[in-house]
Amino acid sequence: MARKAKLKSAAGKQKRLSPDDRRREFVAKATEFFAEQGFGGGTRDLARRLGVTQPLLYRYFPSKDDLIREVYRTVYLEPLDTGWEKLLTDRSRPIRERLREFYNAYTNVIFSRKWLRIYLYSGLKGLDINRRYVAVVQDQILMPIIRECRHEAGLPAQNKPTAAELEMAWVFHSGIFYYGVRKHIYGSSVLEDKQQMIADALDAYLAGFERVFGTGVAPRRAPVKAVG
Amino acid sequence: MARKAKLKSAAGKQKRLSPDDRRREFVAKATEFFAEQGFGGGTRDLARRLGVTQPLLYRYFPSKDDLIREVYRTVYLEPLDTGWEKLLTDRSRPIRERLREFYNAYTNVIFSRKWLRIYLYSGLKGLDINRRYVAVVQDQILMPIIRECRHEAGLPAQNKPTAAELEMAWVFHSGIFYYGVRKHIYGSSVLEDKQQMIADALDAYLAGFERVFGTGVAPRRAPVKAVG
DNA sequence: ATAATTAGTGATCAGGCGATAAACAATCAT
DNA sequence: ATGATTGTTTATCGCCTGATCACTAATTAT
Repeated sequence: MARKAKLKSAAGKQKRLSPDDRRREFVAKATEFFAEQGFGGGTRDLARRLGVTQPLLYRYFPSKDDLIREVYRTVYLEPLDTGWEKLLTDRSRPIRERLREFYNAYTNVIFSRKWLRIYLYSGLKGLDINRRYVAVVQDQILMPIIRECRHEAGLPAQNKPTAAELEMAWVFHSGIFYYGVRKHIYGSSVLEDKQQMIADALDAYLAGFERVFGTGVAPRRAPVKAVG
Repeated sequence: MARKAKLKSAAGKQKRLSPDDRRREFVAKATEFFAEQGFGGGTRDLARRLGVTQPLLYRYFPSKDDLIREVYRTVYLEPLDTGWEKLLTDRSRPIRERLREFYNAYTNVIFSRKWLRIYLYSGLKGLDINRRYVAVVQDQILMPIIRECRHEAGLPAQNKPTAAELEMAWVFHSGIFYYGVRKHIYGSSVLEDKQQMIADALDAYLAGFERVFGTGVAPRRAPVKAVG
């Protein structure tokens, strides 16, 4: 219903937005609201923030849960289809440069109080959408990275990375991710220069990959003695 | 009031626990409850879980908030006074071994669904206790680690690590931390062998520290070009 | 045994919650 | 201009929440 965008009163002072735009506006502000308050935040407070009365929300969304679902949808899907895999696998450029550029771009998208809080809340709820996002990160980011690292290290190409390779990529990725959490959620004072943080973390990861999985004669994987 | 432990009916079937023990039992079960439900969980549900009626909670705790505070207190303080700093700075043992042992012990404490969820919830609330915990991690764990790494790399000892050193330690630490989050909260399938994950992450960190901050003639800190 | 004290319960209150229905206001089609 | 349609508000419902009070049951002290 009401699908076509009505170009009415394009120049006049618009008191009313088009229904779709209004809806989008509600979702956007609801996202900010729930990011701060958590999804336990009340519909009355949300409506006050929107400058409308509470029952109006129920003309645009059948229930609070539906509104919340829409918030998830937009927050999660917005930043996802950006063709990052291509950037990562462009072997005409050095791997360090590709990875730096990727993580700078990626963190530009997810390092916001809003995004990170919604993400953490949904994770604590155990939502499917969160699991799916984690799977996307693993398949479209970490696995390509590992493939490139194997290539770089002169290791034979394999479709499936080993569990240990995957884990090390996760630790690296999570370390960068948590920089955002510390900055935007905990309010910690972090290294101001995000690019340097990424570059250093990357150097450690690449050095670690080489040392742990690489072909060099130098100390490969050190034996893991049971300690403690 | 009622401070002295009453050794009554030591052998008999005890229907009632001592007040202090009962209180502790309440806090313990409330911790599990809030860890799952979040702190929005209702006092009635909690009471049902405890096998008592809801008003009884208010005999032991003035308000729900007080109970929650006590939950935080026990969860945060329990694992903290374990003299980890000494373990980290014992230079009679190789640094790899010390760090492995430390992180195995540390993760044994914090890698539980209960602890991690309470931690994340309190972080989202922006609670002071969370900030204090972060400060403790930085002062009593990361800074000693950096000091040891500087020593190991033959760098001059400094009281204060640089911001970049600190950041790299945080990224490494957070990466390990997030292994627990992925396993116990997201329910992801992680590398089963926690010790190997720690050992590999450690190798990467140590290699990265050497490469980025070390004294070697080999490529030190690569220049960070602005990308993207 | 009896009185005093403590532990626990049932009933209930005021307030906030999500959601609904009916009335009013603004816009659109004709 | 008029009627239909859509957007918004006022008033309200039933339910659940944290918290309180008066009361009963169990324990302790004398």
